[in-house]
Amino acid sequence: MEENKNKYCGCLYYSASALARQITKMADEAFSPTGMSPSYAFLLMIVNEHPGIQPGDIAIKMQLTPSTVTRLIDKLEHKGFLERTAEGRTTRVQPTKKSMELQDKLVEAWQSLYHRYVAILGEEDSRKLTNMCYEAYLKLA
Amino acid sequence: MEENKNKYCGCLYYSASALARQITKMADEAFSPTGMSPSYAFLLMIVNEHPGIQPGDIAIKMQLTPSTVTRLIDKLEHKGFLERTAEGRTTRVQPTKKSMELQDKLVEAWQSLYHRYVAILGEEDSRKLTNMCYEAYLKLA
DNA sequence: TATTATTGATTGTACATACAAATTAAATTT
DNA sequence: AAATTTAATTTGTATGTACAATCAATAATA
Repeated sequence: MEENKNKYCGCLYYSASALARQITKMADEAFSPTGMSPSYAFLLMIVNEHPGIQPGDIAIKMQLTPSTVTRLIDKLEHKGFLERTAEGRTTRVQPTKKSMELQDKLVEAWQSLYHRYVAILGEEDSRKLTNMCYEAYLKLA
Repeated sequence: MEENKNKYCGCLYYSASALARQITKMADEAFSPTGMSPSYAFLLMIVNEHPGIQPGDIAIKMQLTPSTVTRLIDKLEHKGFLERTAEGRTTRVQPTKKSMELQDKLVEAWQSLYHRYVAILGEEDSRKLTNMCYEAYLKLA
């Protein structure tokens, strides 16, 4: 084993990616009691709160590509959490009973994720970091 | 189209992932003149600078899983940029001439990535954000 | 009204990444 | 020295994400 210091951590691509992988892992764990991985959980929460929302709007809310959202909806529909109804060229996505019954658990898991990282990073630093990431994202997008 | 404000941007998982996807896209563009995507480029730079380095140490430097590093090396070896030599239970990774000839271009692309995001975020903010991401990563890991 | 352009959504395909299991080799213990 | 444990790496498999191309429906224009 050699020294593990490296000169790459001064690169935003490098640091931001590492952080994202780490927090994703944490989110996976936090959401695992719901049987959902984080992206699916977020999508479900959004649809539960906005029944009839269109895929394109979900994509905007989630900051994901429409094609990605299609894939997520595909799987959730197949598992019986969502239903699509075609309306001209647009699509409306509706939650099923199964999905709405899961809502509380989803929100709970989301909160548990929050508590986990706040316990490690501190409330103030978490808030600051989250904001900076989001602001930077907006500027770069 | 509905309002695109959302309540999720206060979540670190959400913001950090969004940022990572964005900066990754930027990195893809910056490295594209080298014919490499960023991960491969970083790996190559590391091997060029540390000929004979072991996969496990690359994983540490890159903050990636050993299995991921194996996959990256596989492809780079197949394309003739690297060579593996088995040494007991360890493996040594050597750059080929082809890889070393690419080094300048890789470094150049890396710098161009830096300039790109600094142009948008500013030097000071970039530095701060990068540090905060890295610090948070270390704490969460 | 017929043609063209735009928009929303989906599909084919590809990539980066990881986990868990398997393999191999070295180190430790008995 | 044989048996067991540990360590380094690789494989099988799965996931999340995106790009480019396509399809379908509406809007704009000639």
